[in-house]
Amino acid sequence: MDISIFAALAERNRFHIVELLREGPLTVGEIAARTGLRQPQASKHLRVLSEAGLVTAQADANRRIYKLRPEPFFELEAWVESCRRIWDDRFNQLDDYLNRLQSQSANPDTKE
Amino acid sequence: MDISIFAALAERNRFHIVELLREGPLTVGEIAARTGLRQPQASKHLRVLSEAGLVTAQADANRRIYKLRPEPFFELEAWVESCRRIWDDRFNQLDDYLNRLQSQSANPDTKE
DNA sequence: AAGGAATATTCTTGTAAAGGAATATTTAAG
DNA sequence: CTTAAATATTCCTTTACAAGAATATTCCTT
Repeated sequence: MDISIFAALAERNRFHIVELLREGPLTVGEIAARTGLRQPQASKHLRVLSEAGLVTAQADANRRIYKLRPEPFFELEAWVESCRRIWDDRFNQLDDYLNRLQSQSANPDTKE
Repeated sequence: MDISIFAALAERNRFHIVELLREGPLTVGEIAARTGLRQPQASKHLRVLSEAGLVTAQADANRRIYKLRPEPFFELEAWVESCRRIWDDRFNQLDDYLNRLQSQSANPDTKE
């Protein structure tokens, strides 16, 4: 799991950009307008999103049309689904762990 | 979608802690040992995870046993699944967008 | 060729966050 | 009551990042 997607989405404006792009490709100008960002900041955030692999740009003369790349979302989906174990099996119960703690007290050589 | 989960997971060591906790609850000491962090840093990262709602602690005498909270993962799963539209319908194709751009050139009053 | 529109980049500054070191707190044990 | 173990907190320093302002780049139009 490449965690750079988390850093990319952790910023308010970038998350907003991603939400906008879910409805379809957009130019930098439109992204700036809809997010209320100034154009340079929009470009900078798009650069971060691009370096994290979340978006790609296609040139159209003067403009750059940005759209989402599916792959990182696939990867994230796979990861979060693999987390399902957290709540539906018994691994998150404390009983097990308390028992393990007990055994460790009995065999303290397992420490470090 | 509360994006604080992204900030919490964006940090290398915190992501590692979450991965460890997927296998079951752990004490601070064990988390520090397995991640290679010093105890105070482990506590600090656990505090961030706790404030983001990703973990909870249960006191056991001297120790604090941390475990994952399922809810934020549910929320993340729901969000990422709602992103599926990105790649399986036609909204991400450029054709539409280029057409829209054309109409805007014809009706420039739609700008701002 | 000149001017303008759309976008990207650079530089600076303010701020938040991470690590290190030291210390405080809580609890069990004697 | 004193000590030690486990954990949390504080203070300090360094670093990363986001916004603002200014400027550079690219491409169309005339």
